[in-house]
Amino acid sequence: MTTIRKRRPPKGHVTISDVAAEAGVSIKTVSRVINNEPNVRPATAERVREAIRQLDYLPDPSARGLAGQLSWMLGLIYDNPSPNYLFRAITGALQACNQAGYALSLQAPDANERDLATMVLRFVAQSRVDGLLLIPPVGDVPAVLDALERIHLPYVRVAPLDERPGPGVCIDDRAAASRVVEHLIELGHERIGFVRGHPDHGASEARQDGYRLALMRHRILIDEQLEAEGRFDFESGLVAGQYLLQLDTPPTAIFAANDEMAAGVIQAARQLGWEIPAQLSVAGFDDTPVSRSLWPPLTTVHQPIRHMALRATELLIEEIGQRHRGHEKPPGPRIQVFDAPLVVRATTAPPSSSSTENP
Amino acid sequence: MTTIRKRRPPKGHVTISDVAAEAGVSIKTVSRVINNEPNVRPATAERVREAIRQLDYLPDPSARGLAGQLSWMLGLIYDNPSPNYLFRAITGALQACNQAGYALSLQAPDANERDLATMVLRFVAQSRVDGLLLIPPVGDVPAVLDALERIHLPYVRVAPLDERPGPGVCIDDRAAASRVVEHLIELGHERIGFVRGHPDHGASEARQDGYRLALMRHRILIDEQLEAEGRFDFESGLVAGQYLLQLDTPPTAIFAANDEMAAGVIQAARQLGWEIPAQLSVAGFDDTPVSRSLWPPLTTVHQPIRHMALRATELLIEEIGQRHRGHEKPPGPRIQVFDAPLVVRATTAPPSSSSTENP
DNA sequence: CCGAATATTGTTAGCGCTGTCATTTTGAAT
DNA sequence: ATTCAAAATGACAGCGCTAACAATATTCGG
Repeated sequence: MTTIRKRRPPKGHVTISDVAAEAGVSIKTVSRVINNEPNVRPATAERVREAIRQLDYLPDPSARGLAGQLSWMLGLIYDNPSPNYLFRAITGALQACNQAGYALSLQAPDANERDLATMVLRFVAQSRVDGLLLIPPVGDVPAVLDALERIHLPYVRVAPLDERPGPGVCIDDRAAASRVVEHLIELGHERIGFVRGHPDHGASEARQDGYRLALMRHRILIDEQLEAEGRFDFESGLVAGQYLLQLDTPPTAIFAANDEMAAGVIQAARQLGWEIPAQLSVAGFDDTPVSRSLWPPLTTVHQPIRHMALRATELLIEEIGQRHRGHEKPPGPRIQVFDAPLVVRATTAPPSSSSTENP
Repeated sequence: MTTIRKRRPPKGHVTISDVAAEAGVSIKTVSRVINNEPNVRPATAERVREAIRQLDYLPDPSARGLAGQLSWMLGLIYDNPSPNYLFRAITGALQACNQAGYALSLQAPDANERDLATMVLRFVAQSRVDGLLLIPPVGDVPAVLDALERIHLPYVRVAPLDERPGPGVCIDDRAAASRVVEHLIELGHERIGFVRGHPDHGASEARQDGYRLALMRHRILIDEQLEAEGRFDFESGLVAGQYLLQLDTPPTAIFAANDEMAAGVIQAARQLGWEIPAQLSVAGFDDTPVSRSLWPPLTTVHQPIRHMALRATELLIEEIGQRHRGHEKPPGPRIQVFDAPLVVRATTAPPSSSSTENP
């Protein structure tokens, strides 16, 4: 036995040397075991693991970060998401992080932050994260992506909207939106209104495409009058609803590009005295808790955001591992597409027989 | 000039030596400037700061963490909050962190986590945070608090409910709840129902106290039949509402201990055909976005959660600073109480003259 | 059973910073 | 000027870990 117990018995906190002493190996071997490096005899590894358990050892991330190149810390960047979206994303990300021994650090631009890319760069430099999770719409800002590629930092995008290569997770917004509209058409609706999302969110466009596509497939003429502006919030849904319902020939159904706006539409309808779903069907998108706090409960599309974020985090960790091991360009784009099922609740029904028409 | 430029000109990243060389001082002096230590000549400090600006230097938190005792990282621990609550808390915390150059790391117990205190301890050991922000109801778990005190880690509680010393921020739940009930009484209500919050959240009790206190102050008899169980979620609000409205003599107003449950009560009322606020007044607590997505918009109490979290974070950073400088026990309990104003919207109105009574 | 190839383990030098303590400089009082 | 405490600055040893390389053990072909 060549190892010498040079350190005091584990006092304030246990270090790698304590473990090495306990297991009767060198600190490097302990390090190997911690990092799952090859070429450790199984018996040795087990002895080390036992010592780790015995001493309740946890490696110091600062020391690891300083010595190696990994900080064991991931960053999650968001900007103006809905609280629910963020919450679910964080929950998923955290789950994956815990699994892999990573910590999760958050960052969001200040309200008065001018340049997102600069902020991201500063955050990365300051916190030394190993990779970034980009929550929409941050993942759709080319300047940010370019900056990250320039400094060579792995990132994964949640719900990206362009075709840029690189790992990401998403749902097929277009297909899901089509499904909603087809559901309405099957119920017998022909005049179907649409409330667009925020123009900066790429999802807005995809959902609008889906809306139009479904109409076209069923030979229903697209009427731009029936497509109202929106910004993904309750207010704008309210305004859009008021606009649509006061058209000369109002729609019998309205599909809002997210739940918040659908809630706004419902409120508009109620203010104008429309019965839902008897006189107007409404559908949303996202399946946020709002959709169940509404009356009647909202027909919507469920986005598995937690799962998506979890998978995104796993992809990110994989990517970090690969880069760390020197494999520069990992195989292909690696986009994972998730199912986004339609959830039919109580705001959609066949149109009333009496043709509703405003004076 | 004794300093020697021994390092390559700032390449991959700038270190303290680069700054020292640029400013023509020793690295220790740069360190002093970074850490606002005393005994640096203003002119020298300025020269160093200029070099820092020039080279765009940011200290490496890993190295700082390893060498010093501070990791420049705060932890935020939550468990089952409402997404909105968490969102606002994070926003506030992040703002304070950015101000002070701290990073924010999140942690939440897994769904199947048995022992919160153990989890917290593990998190702390693993991430080496300098202090913890405890989001309710985590700050009300004595085991967690005890554990943190044992390992001597600073923490600040947001909305704590007991009288334990130590820094925290809170609102006066009881007074705010009283204000709601008094508002209802002023409108002319006498039979006022209450939906309790989750029994584990201490706020539940405080709000119930406030409810009862207001009644007592106005010589209204407390009727335990009018106090329904709840768990702070929509479901339980729905059930509670159904229960209350189907009493032989139902209340003319219902105060739910948070907005989600108020939404549930409103849905229950609607299912049973009650008009709001004509036949039933409803009030909530928290002023979450839900309260504005409801129709009619909800009368509620606004909790300045973002501000509270911001202030809590500042307190935490202060505390960390003081401990670091050796002042063991900082002055007093340092609890900051925030105003929680009543927001009267459209779900409260005078009771209808016709006494509503179920068959 | 020998030597080379391979698998396993150990040694040592930092990573970038802060703490400690030594050294130099400054400035006010002789 | 001279003295000397106080202020300002610097030298240097780690913090706990990993990377690179060195050293040793093990295995295998003949």
